Amino acid sequence: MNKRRDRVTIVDVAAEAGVSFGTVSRVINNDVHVKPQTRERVLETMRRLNFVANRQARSLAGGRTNTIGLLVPDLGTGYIGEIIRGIDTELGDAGYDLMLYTTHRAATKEAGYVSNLVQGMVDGLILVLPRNPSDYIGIMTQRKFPFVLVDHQGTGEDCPAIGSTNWQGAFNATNYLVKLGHKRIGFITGWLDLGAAVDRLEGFKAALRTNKIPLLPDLIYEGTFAQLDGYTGALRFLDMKKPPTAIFASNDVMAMAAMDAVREKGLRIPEDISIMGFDDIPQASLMRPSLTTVRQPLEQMGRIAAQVLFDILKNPDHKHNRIELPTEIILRESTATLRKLQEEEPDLIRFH
Amino acid sequence: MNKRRDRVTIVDVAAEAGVSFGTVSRVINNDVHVKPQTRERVLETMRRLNFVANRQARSLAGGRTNTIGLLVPDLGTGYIGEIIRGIDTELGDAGYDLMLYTTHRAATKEAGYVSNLVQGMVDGLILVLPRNPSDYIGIMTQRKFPFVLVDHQGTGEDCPAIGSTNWQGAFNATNYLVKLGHKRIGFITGWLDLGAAVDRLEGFKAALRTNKIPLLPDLIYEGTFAQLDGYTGALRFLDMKKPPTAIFASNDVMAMAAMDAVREKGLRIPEDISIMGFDDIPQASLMRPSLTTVRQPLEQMGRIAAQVLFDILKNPDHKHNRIELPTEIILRESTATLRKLQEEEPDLIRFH
DNA sequence: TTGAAAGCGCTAACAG
DNA sequence: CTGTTAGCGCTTTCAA
Repeated sequence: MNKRRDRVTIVDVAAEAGVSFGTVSRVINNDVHVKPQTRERVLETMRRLNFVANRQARSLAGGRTNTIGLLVPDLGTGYIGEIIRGIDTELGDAGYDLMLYTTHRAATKEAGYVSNLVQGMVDGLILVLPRNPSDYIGIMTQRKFPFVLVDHQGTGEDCPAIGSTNWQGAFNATNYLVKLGHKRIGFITGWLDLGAAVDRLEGFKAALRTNKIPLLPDLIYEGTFAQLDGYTGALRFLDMKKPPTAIFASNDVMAMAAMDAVREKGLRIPEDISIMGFDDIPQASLMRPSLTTVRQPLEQMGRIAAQVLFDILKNPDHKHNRIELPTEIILRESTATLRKLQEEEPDLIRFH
Repeated sequence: MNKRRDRVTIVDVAAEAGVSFGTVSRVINNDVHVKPQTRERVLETMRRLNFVANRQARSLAGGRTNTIGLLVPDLGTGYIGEIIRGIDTELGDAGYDLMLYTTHRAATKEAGYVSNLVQGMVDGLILVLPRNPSDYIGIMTQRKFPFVLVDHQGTGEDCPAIGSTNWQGAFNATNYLVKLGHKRIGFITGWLDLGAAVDRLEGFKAALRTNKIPLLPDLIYEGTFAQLDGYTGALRFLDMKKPPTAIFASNDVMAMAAMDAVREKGLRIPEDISIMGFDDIPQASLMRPSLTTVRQPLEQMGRIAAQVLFDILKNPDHKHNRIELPTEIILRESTATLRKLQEEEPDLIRFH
């Protein structure tokens, strides 16, 4: 590797600036114990020599890496992309670099992955939608390693996390559907291992209760947030003798798939059946009819996650709990007032 | 740092296995000079002790960082996400880490950014859709720094790059529209500073020529790949006395926006007007009507970019040129055969 | 086939 | 305020 040849190290800088390399190290780390004049001279030399501190060496020696790790399940839906955008913005402003890891990539040794990172590769970790966070959380809390969870509903542990008001969002959305006149609402759940999915389901149920609408088990389809579930779930509903007049999916991806199913059955949205999503991913506004949905402030969640991490970095002993950002219903074209006919003669509509 | 306490190192493994730590290192690196029996014993010990090699130490000692940098303009459209997915897969398999940089983040000092990375932060760089690559390419080629461009049509320089057959894709797509009977086709270009955009335009023109269809300047709208351009461009076309019967947008995002414009005018897709996109981003198949488009193998482009980078890393002197992956037309619902009526009485259709 | 020794570039005490 | 001295955990010669 001839790289070694032309790489400038703190030793080079020290020699050039006429100081010991220890002093150079201090300058790099913004140590106060450096005469301003000396510091300036060193900085100037670094600039002139085009010096860049070696990451691995720094972390090996036990210092800061100025890098934070981001663990995401994948980059598929744009959902994650929004969150990353927020994180990225904050990190950039703060002068941190971003190391991206998709857990998909190391599915088997996920935990080992984390423990590796925890060993100094990065200064902190942001875990987006962690699948089985209890594995990590143990290690990290124990080692007092800075981390923040994004969009994960605590499994009981009490740790820094950013989420949104899933329960309230689902509650409000359901209420809205009821106000439109819908009484038979089919609900497609997310992956119930995730707290967020459970909360959405509970919000839905609570709203029915509040409105004194009976909860029919047949009108709840258990999905996993995956596209196919939206499709299958919707078909299940539509094949009932008395199908629902509205379908509320636990995320936009499933809602979109549900729309497909509805259309295949020859029904119109929203005239014959209303569709409600959750998340407000970028596509939601682009499709036709555009999707009425519960908006999670994804980008903002990312930003705040980063901010919280910075705060932990600064005050390790400060207590950080879960932060919930408000969700918001975004009215679009996929929902509409229930029509009388629709209520009474579902079959007529079915084959209009 | 009490981390030190419970960390397992090669020294620990060596002690446990009764060998020198040099031997353990050899095992880690799959060095042939280890007696199978010894290797097995060491491996067993590593497993038992839950040993994980320290990345930073390895790279510090080896002069490599085992990290590659990825520079992307943003994470907005899912377009980039697909490419990253491909890159990420390969990197993971090869044991590399991914450092993600969005140029948006440091718009002003883009070039400085790169030169920073080039100095040892990463072993190589993948630049996706670089905006003004000539700035970097100079530095990098000069320093013989490993890099690969993705989806950038050379600005004359001869360097490792992955792209797709933009010209051919546009040519074929146009031909297809012509075969459907369309003779008046509106074309919305991409940002013509990008070679890919130019190639698509040229492919379109060539197809018209081949089919002896006159090229009307009014039927070419100069866009920038941004959503709004699709909308504006389509409106421009639709307001003509004799509007086109098909619109071919240089990317899917613009095509989707064009669909909106078309619908706002009260026209149906594809009955009244056909829409063709380019890229095949994930959304293309999700919208209704689903979008007929020219597929770029984005994920594969990412994979190959990584592979090429690895090859450069291994054989720095090997010559690497641009690789073009084939595009492919994906037939969906947004295009259809031209109807006689549509051809002759555009106004009638306009207000059906 | 294995062991020993010399760093990789930097941080973090510890002296002065 | 600054220099010196140990390592951090591993790869790589160089001997044996």
